Amino acid sequence: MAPVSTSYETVLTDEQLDKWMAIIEAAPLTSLDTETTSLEPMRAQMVGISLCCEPGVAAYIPLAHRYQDAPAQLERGHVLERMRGWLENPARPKLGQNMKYDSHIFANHGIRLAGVAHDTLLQSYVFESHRSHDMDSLALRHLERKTITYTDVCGKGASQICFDQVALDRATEYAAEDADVTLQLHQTMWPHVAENEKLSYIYEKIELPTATVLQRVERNGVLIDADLLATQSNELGRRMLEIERQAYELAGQPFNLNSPKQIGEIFFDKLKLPVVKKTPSGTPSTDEEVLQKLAEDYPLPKVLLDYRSLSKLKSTYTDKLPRMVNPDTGRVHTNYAQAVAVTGRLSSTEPNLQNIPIRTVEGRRIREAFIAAPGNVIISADYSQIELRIMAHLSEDPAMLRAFAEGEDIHRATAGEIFALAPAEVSSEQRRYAKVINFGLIYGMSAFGLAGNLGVERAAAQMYIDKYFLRFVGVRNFMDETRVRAKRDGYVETVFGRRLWLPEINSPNGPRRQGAERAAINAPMQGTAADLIKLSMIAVQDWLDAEKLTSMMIMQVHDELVLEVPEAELDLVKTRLPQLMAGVATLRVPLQAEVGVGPNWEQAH
DNA sequence: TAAGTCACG
DNA sequence: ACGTACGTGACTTAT
Repeated sequence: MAPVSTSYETVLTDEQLDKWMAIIEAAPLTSLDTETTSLEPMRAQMVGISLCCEPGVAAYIPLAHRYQDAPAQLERGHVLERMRGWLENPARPKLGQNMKYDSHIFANHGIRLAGVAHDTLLQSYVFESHRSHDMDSLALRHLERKTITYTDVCGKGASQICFDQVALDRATEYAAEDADVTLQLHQTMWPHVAENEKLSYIYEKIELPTATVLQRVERNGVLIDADLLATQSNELGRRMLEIERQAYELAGQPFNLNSPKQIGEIFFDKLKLPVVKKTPSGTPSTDEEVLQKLAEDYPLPKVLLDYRSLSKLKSTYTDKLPRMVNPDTGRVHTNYAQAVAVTGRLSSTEPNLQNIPIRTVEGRRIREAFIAAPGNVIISADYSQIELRIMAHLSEDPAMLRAFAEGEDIHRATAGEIFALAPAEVSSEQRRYAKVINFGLIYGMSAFGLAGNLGVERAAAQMYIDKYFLRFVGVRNFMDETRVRAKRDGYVETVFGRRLWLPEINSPNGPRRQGAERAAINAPMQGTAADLIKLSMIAVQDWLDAEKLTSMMIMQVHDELVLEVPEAELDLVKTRLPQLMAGVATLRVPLQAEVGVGPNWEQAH
């Protein structure tokens, strides 16, 4: 439902612009939105700006619409210079939906947007992280208003047009509405956040400042050694060809090694290999676990495993990353999504820099291509055992608290408790078991899952779990209480009060409910870790600015921050970075960050 | 567009 | 008896 009356104005003259400048200069809060040529934040050019200070009354300033017989528009440079003082003034409060994006667009035109007081994307995320946060959904949910969508205006697929081709009257209906709806969404959602002290803290002290830091991290980008990756691609390609040949020979025919369907036909129809497990759709699985199992008795699965690992490295990393280099900056600029992961974590896209290989020797080499510019080094600092420390804090389990307080190896200490040994007497096998158990605890494991991971019988796994909970009663109580809480409230909280909703926690569907219970166990730990590293990012960037250092934050990988640091600042950053990360909060256990330095990301680990 | 698979914390 | 460790994003094939 549209509001009773709207007044949307297309600004085409200096007189109109002057009038709107007077309005936004005086307004306590201005809703701001940009229309652009592309969704790539680092490349998009501004096509228009919309403004709204009062529900139903908005302006669209077209700046670069270029279609046949388009009306004359105010010149973009002229308008931006006219607005620069207001845009860059931190004391003039602005509001938007995903202002990190708009900040990039302004930066693309030399404007440093300041004074972002509110962001409806982040309000929605803090209020209900598990729901959708796009403006069309928010307008339907909170305003019962159906908005004009981008697809309505520009079409989709091959026939989609660029926004600069949209007629001014239609563009105004769409763009002015966006600014208008954003202001109304703020008026509806902000009270939901403001009425709760903890949610306000998450929104104001964590999410809003994090958005500003993220925009800078994204703009900084990371330098890639494209030649090195090309060399690796060539080598991977050669090896894949050889493996392919072997696979055809073993199969007795050529087939597409990338096709699970064709692999299934060869394995289970032609060669009659046993079906180890099935996919959710009921077809026999050929995933890594299955291939490992089959490789014990047959040669082809092993060959396929090798092929898969190389193929992954080549297509997703060594081939792709060089193509993601921005020609203007010579660097790779990821996009951090701040309102996607329900737990409070960030995610990274185009490219995803949070899943660069590390677990295999082969894969690690890709990190050698993440390099520092001449005269700089890469510094990486990661939180040590952050989620287990948070579990110790939340559960107040005496044995866990003591182990961390005394700086013990936590897996060794855990094994000592389970197997009733002094830490020094724990075997490497026992430590490995304890490590798997500790990970399982963070994920809300079952005896079945633990058995699968340890490669033991379910009864044996159950025995380890029983022993664990006998020695760590605090952890057992914490998990029981968490489940009870989740069922009673429908949500659980991080240490800082971020809410993680569990819509299926009381579902009559057993598997779904149990899934929600596991998520409830995991969420406070994963979510608190996310809170902590966001606070770290804010603290580190504040410190770099205050000290006027030229070191740049260039990546965040959940428990790790990566910086590119001039050699002159190396000693200072290397000392201070882990201190800042450890000092962002005082929990019942000490926080610890470990730092590494090198010419590339691999060697900084 | 969905399914399967696999990279990370 | 059921399904079975949390949270992500990208690539490839096949429909």
